[in-house]
Amino acid sequence: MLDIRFIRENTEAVKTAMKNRKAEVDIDAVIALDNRRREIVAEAEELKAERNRISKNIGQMIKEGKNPEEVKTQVREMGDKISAFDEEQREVEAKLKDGLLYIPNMPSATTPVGQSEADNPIVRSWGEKKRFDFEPKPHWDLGAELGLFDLERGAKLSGSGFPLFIGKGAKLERALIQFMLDLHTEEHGYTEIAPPFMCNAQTMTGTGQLPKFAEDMYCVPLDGLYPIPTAEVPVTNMYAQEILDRELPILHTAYTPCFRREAGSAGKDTRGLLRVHQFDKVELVKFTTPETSEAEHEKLTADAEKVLQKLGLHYRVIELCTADLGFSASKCYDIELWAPAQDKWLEVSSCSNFKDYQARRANIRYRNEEGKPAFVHTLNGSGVALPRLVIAIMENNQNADGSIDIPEALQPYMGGLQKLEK
RNA sequence: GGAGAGAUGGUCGAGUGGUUUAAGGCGCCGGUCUUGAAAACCGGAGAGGUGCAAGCCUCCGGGGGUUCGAAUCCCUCUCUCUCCGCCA
Repeated sequence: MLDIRFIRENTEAVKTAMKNRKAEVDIDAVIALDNRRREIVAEAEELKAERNRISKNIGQMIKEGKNPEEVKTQVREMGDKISAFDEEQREVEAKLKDGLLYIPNMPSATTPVGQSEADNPIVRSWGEKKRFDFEPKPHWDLGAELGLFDLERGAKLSGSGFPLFIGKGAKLERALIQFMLDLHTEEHGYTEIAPPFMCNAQTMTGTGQLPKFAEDMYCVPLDGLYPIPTAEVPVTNMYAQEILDRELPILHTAYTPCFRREAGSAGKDTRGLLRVHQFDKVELVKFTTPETSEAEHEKLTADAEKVLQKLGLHYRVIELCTADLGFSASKCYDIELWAPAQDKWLEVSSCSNFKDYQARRANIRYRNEEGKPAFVHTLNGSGVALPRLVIAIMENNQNADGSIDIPEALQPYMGGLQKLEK
């Protein structure tokens, strides 16, 4: 959420930012609501101050044995006026809040302005494309042949997009999760969190999933709960409504399954594990001061990259331009893995700096150097998401005989196994 | 699922309709004293909104009601704790 005062004082900058984002929001309508709100507040407060004064006098009159009935009637009439103001104030504030919840974050000053994802600049790349002296097979063929997963049976249980892993395939999931959690906790200084996998509407609003993106999520209406689309949701909101007394930055990592309806992407990347409704992910979340968030964003991205370097996978980092930036993000790097059989780059991580946008929605504060409460900056990134990581490992490490080499760093987590084979 | 108890500031905790302008303790910050510290003593300090400011308004778990006036009385919801039942 943007600060209404910021919008009021920087109206043209906000409008330009929204245009660069290609976001259709009515900034003038929000400002008009704010103006009305302030008018109401001024009038209502004047009345309330007078009522408080007179009510005190009534107590005094009773003590002195005077009859207060005439004054009571007068104050009762004031009370009716105040009630009317209060009611209108509630209505206007609800509309204003709702309007603000639909306005995306301001892109950072360094975010490139662009028209589409084609304008996302490549920041850097690591490793190089592997050469094959045979035609590399797609992961869905390899997985079926080696018995690592059974997508048909997953679909039987839940529908397409709910993968079912078997044997060494299931163990590979578990090994990758543990490998990444160990890396981030032992070498990068994150504290591991095991959060709830379902959250309520308020929590979903705090990080920006609600109200605008309700159709992207699953929902359990009977209990008002949503299966989380990412660990970002519970881990960021764990400090909602709090003033943090702790030293910043706070670094958390969490493994969770993620549930996404993928509405609007029907028919796109449907084969194999490319785009699924349920997947595993290890997430990185940071809470920082405004002074350090940009540096922490670079470090967080590097922490995610480290996973891929240790696994020896060719990747590149791109920066999202204004047109492609996520709703709540101010600045974002995507990390993409090369998948040879797809002949494509696959996104495995989005590392975002949200500045104080989520903190304002979720009301997460710290005490600044003056001891005054101020909003923290929140950041997060996948460290990393599993399905496409598994795709890259399978397709890059395949051999002519259909076996797959397990990356050295992962072997201890696979009980010393070096190869996936029949 | 049933029965009961509770929710007050950073924390503990007092407060049954009008000097509550939320006492007091602990913790925190500043000062005096001290070589320095501790102790003692003195002082300071909540959050949000509005306003150029002085100030004013709101906030005692959330919401609603009674009243001239609510932390206090009534209704309702949420959460926590205790006991019982069921259960991996």
